[in-house]
Amino acid sequence: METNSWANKTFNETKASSESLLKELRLPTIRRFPKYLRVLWDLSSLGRDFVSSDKIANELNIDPITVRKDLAFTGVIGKPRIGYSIPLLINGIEQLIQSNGQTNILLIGAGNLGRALLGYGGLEKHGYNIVAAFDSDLNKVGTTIHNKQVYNIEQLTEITEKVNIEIGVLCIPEDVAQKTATFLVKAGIKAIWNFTNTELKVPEHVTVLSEDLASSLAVLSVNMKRNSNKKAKEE
Amino acid sequence: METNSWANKTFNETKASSESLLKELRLPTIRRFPKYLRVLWDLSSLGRDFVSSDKIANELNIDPITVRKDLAFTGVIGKPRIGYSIPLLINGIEQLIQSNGQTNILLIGAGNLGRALLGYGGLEKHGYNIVAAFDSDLNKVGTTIHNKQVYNIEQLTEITEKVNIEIGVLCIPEDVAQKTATFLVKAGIKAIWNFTNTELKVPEHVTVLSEDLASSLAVLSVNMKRNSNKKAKEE
DNA sequence: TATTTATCGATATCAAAATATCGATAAATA
DNA sequence: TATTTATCGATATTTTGATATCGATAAATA
Ligand SMILES: NC(=O)c1ccc[n+]([C@@H]2O[C@H](COP(=O)([O-])OP(=O)(O)OC[C@H]3O[C@@H](n4cnc5c(N)ncnc54)[C@H](O)[C@@H]3O)[C@@H](O)[C@H]2O)c1
Ligand SMILES: NC(=O)c1ccc[n+]([C@@H]2O[C@H](COP(=O)([O-])OP(=O)(O)OC[C@H]3O[C@@H](n4cnc5c(N)ncnc54)[C@H](O)[C@@H]3O)[C@@H](O)[C@H]2O)c1
Repeated sequence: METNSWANKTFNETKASSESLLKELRLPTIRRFPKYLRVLWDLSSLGRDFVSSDKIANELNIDPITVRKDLAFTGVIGKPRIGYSIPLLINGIEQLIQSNGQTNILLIGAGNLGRALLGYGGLEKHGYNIVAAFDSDLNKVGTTIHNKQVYNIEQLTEITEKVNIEIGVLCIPEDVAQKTATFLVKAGIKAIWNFTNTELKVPEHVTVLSEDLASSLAVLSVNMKRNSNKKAKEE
Repeated sequence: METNSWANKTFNETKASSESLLKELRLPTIRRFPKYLRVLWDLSSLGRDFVSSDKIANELNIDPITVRKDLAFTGVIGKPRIGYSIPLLINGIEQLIQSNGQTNILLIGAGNLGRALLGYGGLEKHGYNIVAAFDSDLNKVGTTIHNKQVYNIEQLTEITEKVNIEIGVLCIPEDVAQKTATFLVKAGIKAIWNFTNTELKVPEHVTVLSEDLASSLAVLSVNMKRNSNKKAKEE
């Protein structure tokens, strides 16, 4: 066995196995990666070069063991008493969770929610770029919202033919959700970020992720009840 | 042992133990409850009285065993070959996840996201009522957005003194998030629904739930990558 | 230079969640 | 009325995720 077990993996080895690492990644880990990134960005902008798992864990209120296990997927080797190289971690995480550099998005439905997302800077920071918006309402077509052009939904394929689009965001009424999803699939979109409360039926090669604010509120409600029960018992 | 093991629990027994049931509820189960509700509401509006776990599972693309286990928490007893009573299930789930009938919410920050939430009907359906909005921008104060009045943040306690408010929604810039959260806690709010990417520090008796769109996008990205890897291998 | 200590990472344990198995049952059907 | 069958719910198994333990190590300190 190797005597120096600490740094016996080369950078190339870890890169080579990136596909299998991707397979091993678990959902909770993936969810935490953007949180790590935000902490790392902050520290980096403060001029720091290294960070310990304890520091990250404290910032995010999670267990340092969890942090170390998650970070292991990046292939970055931490140093005792020093921690991890911040730039390497940032790079490693971005490699794992980003499709490739910048991801192009089309937004369908420039209504209440759509407008909010068009104005949300948080997506760009993480490498997502909303290329354009689409709406069926002719009053909206031709206008600009937060510097993004609103097109007629019929013009969508014109754009997907020119620009490589990966994700379509559905911010439209429920009753047209399935129809529109099918249309997006035909236009060659690879993934759908679904804000409607419809269970979409799409071919296997298309990835769907649905948001559900009601689920969040349910969790909040139950936690709140538990908290007040606890409080009541203490008194 | 009882011979008729099928319906040997009375309604009152299940009600009496509701507090301990609450304790046993797991997060994934809570998350699924609103989804069950939507399916049940739909079926109910179609005039149906009973539904099987298989039917619900199919609608939501989950396992029927999971559905049965989740529904067991409501105390509703299903009948072989018939399924569960839809009205009883609706009632049972609502009992478990709602604080008490209607939950009052205050929204802080009537910007892009705040406006969208003010116009979102989905919350009311699930028993949540946004009572009013608050903003520091005097141009917004005094206006009405989606029939909700926008107040100056300083007027917040006036309202919390009159109406029982349980939840505050934070849709404000990050740099004022902690300050505002602390203010909400002082005003007696029990829970914070946090849309900023700040880890809030609040007293133990206050419940926080944070949304993170970047986490969702990370999951979407990774799933998309996996899907295309899979596709590539098949070819 | 020797010792101390913060930190990592491997391995082990514990807890939670998903999935499988199967007998019980009551409605439907023969 | 007897048989078949859809469905439930209890229990068991497997998988996943969180947490604990601890030796290895290299920087800091004595
Ligand atoms: N508003 C929120 O905060 C919020 C939050 C979570 C989820 N949602 C969900 O997002 C969806 C949109 O909500 P909203 O509040 O923005 O509604 P909205 O009515 O304000 O916006 C819907 C937009 O979609 C457009 N549209 C309708 N049919 C279309 C079609 N076939 N093709 C393209 N565009 C079309 C409309 O013209 C409109 O501009 C809904 O399904 C809602 O449940 C909204
Ligand atoms: N826009 C989105 O789709 C979106 C999505 C997810 C999360 N978020 C987060 O939600 C928050 C708000 O985003 P936004 O896009 O709506 O920003 P925004 O700038 O459009 O809105 C912020 C609003 O908060 C008000 N405000 C500022 N300081 C305040 C204070 N001290 N008290 C009360 N009100 C105050 C501002 O006047 C403004 O109206 C941000 O933290 C953002 O990261 C936004």
